[in-house]
Amino acid sequence: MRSANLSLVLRRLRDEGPRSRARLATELGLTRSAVSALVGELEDRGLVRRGGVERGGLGRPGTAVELDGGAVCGIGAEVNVNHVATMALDLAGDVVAEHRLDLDANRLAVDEVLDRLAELVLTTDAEVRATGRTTVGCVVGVAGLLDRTHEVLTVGPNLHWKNVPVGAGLRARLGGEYPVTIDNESNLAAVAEATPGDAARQDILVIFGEVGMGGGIVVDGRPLRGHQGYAGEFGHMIVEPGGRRCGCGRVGCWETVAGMRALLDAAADPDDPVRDPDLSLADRLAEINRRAELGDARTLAALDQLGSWIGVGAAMLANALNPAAIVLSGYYAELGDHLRPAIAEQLLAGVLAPQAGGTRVEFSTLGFTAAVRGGATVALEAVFDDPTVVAPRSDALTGGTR
Amino acid sequence: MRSANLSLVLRRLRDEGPRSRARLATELGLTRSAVSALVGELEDRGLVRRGGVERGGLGRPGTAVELDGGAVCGIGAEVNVNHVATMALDLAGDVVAEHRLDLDANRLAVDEVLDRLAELVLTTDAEVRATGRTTVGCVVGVAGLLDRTHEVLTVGPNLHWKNVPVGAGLRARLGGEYPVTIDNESNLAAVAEATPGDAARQDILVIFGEVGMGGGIVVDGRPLRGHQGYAGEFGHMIVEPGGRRCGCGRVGCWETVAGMRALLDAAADPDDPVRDPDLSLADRLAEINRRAELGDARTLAALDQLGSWIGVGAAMLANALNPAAIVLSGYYAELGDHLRPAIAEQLLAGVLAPQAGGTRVEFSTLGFTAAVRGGATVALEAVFDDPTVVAPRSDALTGGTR
DNA sequence: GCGACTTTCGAAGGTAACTTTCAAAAGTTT
DNA sequence: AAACTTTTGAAAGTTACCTTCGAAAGTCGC
Repeated sequence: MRSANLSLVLRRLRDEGPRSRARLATELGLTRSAVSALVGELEDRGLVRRGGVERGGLGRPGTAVELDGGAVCGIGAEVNVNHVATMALDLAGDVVAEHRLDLDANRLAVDEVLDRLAELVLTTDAEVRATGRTTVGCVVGVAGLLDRTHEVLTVGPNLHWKNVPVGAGLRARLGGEYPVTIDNESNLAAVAEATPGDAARQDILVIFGEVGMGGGIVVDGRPLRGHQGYAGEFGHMIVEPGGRRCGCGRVGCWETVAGMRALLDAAADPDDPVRDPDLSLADRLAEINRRAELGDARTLAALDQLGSWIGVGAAMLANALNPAAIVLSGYYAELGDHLRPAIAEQLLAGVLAPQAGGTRVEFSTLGFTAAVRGGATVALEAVFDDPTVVAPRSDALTGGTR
Repeated sequence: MRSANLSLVLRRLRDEGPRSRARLATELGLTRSAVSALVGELEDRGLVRRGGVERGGLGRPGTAVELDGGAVCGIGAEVNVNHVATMALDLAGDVVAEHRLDLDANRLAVDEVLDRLAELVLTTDAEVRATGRTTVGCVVGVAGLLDRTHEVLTVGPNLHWKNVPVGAGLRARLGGEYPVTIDNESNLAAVAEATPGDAARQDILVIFGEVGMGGGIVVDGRPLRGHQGYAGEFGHMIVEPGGRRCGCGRVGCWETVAGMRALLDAAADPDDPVRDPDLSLADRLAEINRRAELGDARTLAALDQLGSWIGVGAAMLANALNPAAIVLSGYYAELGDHLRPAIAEQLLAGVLAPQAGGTRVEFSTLGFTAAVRGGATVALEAVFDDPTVVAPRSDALTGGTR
C-alpha cells in the first residue's frame, strides 16, 4: 500500500511535472499529511527533491517537489547489425551515459558480439556508479524474433542469428545477479516514442523503416508484446498478393514495397550513387531528400509511391488497433514531410472510422537512439512501479530519528 | 487498500476456483488472518460463501470458499439488425435471465428499436431483482462504429444508423441513474471468449463472421478498444488490392472474400436455395455443412477458399499481435472443422514467427449469445475491480457484533 | 504598514487494515 | 489414546492513512 501510493506520487511527478505537496494531495485524492509523508520517504530514497517556489496567487506559496535524477539509472542496450549501443537514463529522463560501437555483426561470431555488448554495458554501468547513482536494471533490445519466455532470439534475419540464447549469454558475461532483461528492439523503440506525460502518445503504433521493417505497439504507455513476445512484426504482413518476393521467402510482404530497397529501386537506376551500397545510408538518404527538395520528378514520384504503400499498411493496422498516433521511425523519419501527404491520404481512404479514427501521422525525432532510450525507460519502469526497490539512505535504517 | 485485496481474493476464486482461506493466503502472499477477515467481508457482502470441505492429507481439513452468485448480476444487452437481446449473469457466471426479441432494425425507427431494447433491459432487471439479486450494471453492445467517448454510434452499416446517440437514448429510457454503458458489440463478444481462469485464453483475437466481418482484441482478459474505441474493425482491412468492391465503397476489403456472401457466391449458383435470402441463415449454413459432409466438391472448394482467405487476414493480425489464440465466431463457428485446415495452413505460411508464433486456431462455442454474455461479464468486472461497490448486509451497519 | 485572510506545511492523536502471536478445532498417524 | 499437522479465529501490535490543529508565509484591504 505504501508502495502503491509512492508509485502514484512518483508517476504524477513524471507525467505532470513538478508541483507542490498540497497540489499532489488534491490531485491524487489523498490528504496533505499523507502526501507529505510519502514525499518524505521518496526524498529519503533520493527519488525526489525540493524544487523552486510555486506561486499560486493567494496564500502561502508551496515549494515544488520534482523528480531527482541523482539516485538511480536505467540502462538500455541494443544489438543491431551495424552496431551495439547503450544509454543510461536517470529518473528525470536525462542521459547520464551513452555509448555506441560500430561493428559488423555478420562478420563476427555471436560470442564476440555479445562480448562487445557486455563490455559496453559494464562501461556504462561503471560510469553510472561513478556519478554516485545506482543502476536499477538493464534492458537489451535485440533485432529479430525474440521468444521472451525463454530469452532466445529465435530468428534474427539481419543479424543472421538463429536460436541464440541471448539472455543466458549476457547473464554469463555480466554476472548471474546482474538485472538484465531481453526485449525486442522495435518494442523498445516504440516505448521511447510514448513520451511520459503526453497523454496523446500513450496508445501508439510505431513503424520502423530500415532495410527491413519492424514495429511496436504501445498501449497505455506499455509495450504490447503478445503471447510469446512476437507482436509487432508488421514488415511481413502481406499487402500486395502476387507482388515481389521477400527475403523471408514469402511474396508481397509490406517491406518489399515500403522497405528502403523499394524506395531506392524506384528512385534511381542501378548505377546511381544513391544505390551504391558502399556509401553510408545517411548520405544516400540525404541525397534523396536533396533531390526531392529540388523537385526532381522521379524522386518525388518514388516518395509518393512509398508513402502510399506505408499508408496502405498503416490503414490496416489502424483499422485493427485505432491508435492515437502512428509514429514513423527509422529512415521514414528522415523523409518525413515528403511522405506525409500520401500516407495521410491512404489512411483516410483505408480506415473505416471517420477521420481515420482520429489517428494522427507523426514522425520520430529520436533518431538511432530510440531503442536504447526505450530500454532504459523500461528498466526505470521498475522504480515507478515500486519505488521501494530503491534503498533508503543509511540514516533511515536506525528508525528515522530526525 | 481494503478494496484492492478484496478484489485480489475475489478474482482468485473466479480464476482458480473454490479453495480454503489458508490456501488463498499462501497463494496471495497474505496472512491467514488477513484472508479470513477479507473473506468475512466478502461474505457479508454476499459475494462468497462457504463451500464443501477440502481434504488436504494431513492436518485439519479446510472449508472451501467459493463465489456466491446470489447477490449481484451484470446485464449484457445487444442491438443488432435482426434482434435485440439481453442476458443477466451472476457473479459465478451462471445465467439468471435471458431474453431475445427478433425484429428488423432496418424497418423500425431508431426510437422504436431503443424502446424495445430498454423494455427488455427493464424486464431482465426486474427478473434479477425478483430473485433477490441486485444489478450492478448493464453494458449494451451495438453493431457498428462506436465513438465511446461520446457514446454515439458513428456509423452502423448493417443497422443503417448514423450518428445515433445510443447512450443518451438509453439513459433517457432507463432513468438517468441507471448504470448503463455502451460498447462495441464485437468487443463484447470477444471478451466473452476470454473465459475467466483459462490462462491460455486471456490474449486472444476474435474474428466474427456474419454478413459483414467484425472482430475484437482481448489483452489480459480486457478488451483493447483503441484511442476512440474503433479498434477491431478487421473486416475492412484490404487483403486483395484490386479485388471485389465492398459495401463500404472500398475495393478488396477482407469481408468481400471472407464474409458470408463470398462463401455463398462460391458455393452455389444464384438460383440455389442456399442463396435464397428468404430462408433463414441457420438453415442455409446447415445445408452447406450437409453438402460438405457428403463430399460435394464445389462446396468443399468454396470452404477451402474461404478458409484460405480467413487465414490470410488472420496471419496479418497474428504478425501484428501474436495472440495466444484466434477465435473464430459467428457463422465461421458453424463451419469449424471444414475451415480449420486451410486457415492453419495460411497462418503457418503467413506468420513470420515459427509455428505461427504459437497462435492456435479455435472456434467459438457461444453461438449468438457471445455479445450479451460479454456485456454481462464487463458489467460484473466492476465488482471484481472493487467489491465494495456491493453494499454489505444491513446487520453490518451496526458495527458487526457477532 | 498593519491586521485579516488564504494557503502551505508539519506534528499529534485517531482509525483502518494488515501482521504477529496464541489458542482452539478437526483431522491423520503411530 | 497420544502426538502431530493443518485450519480457523481471536487478541494484541504495527503501519500508514486521515483528522485536527497550529505555525509559517504569502496576498489583500484599509
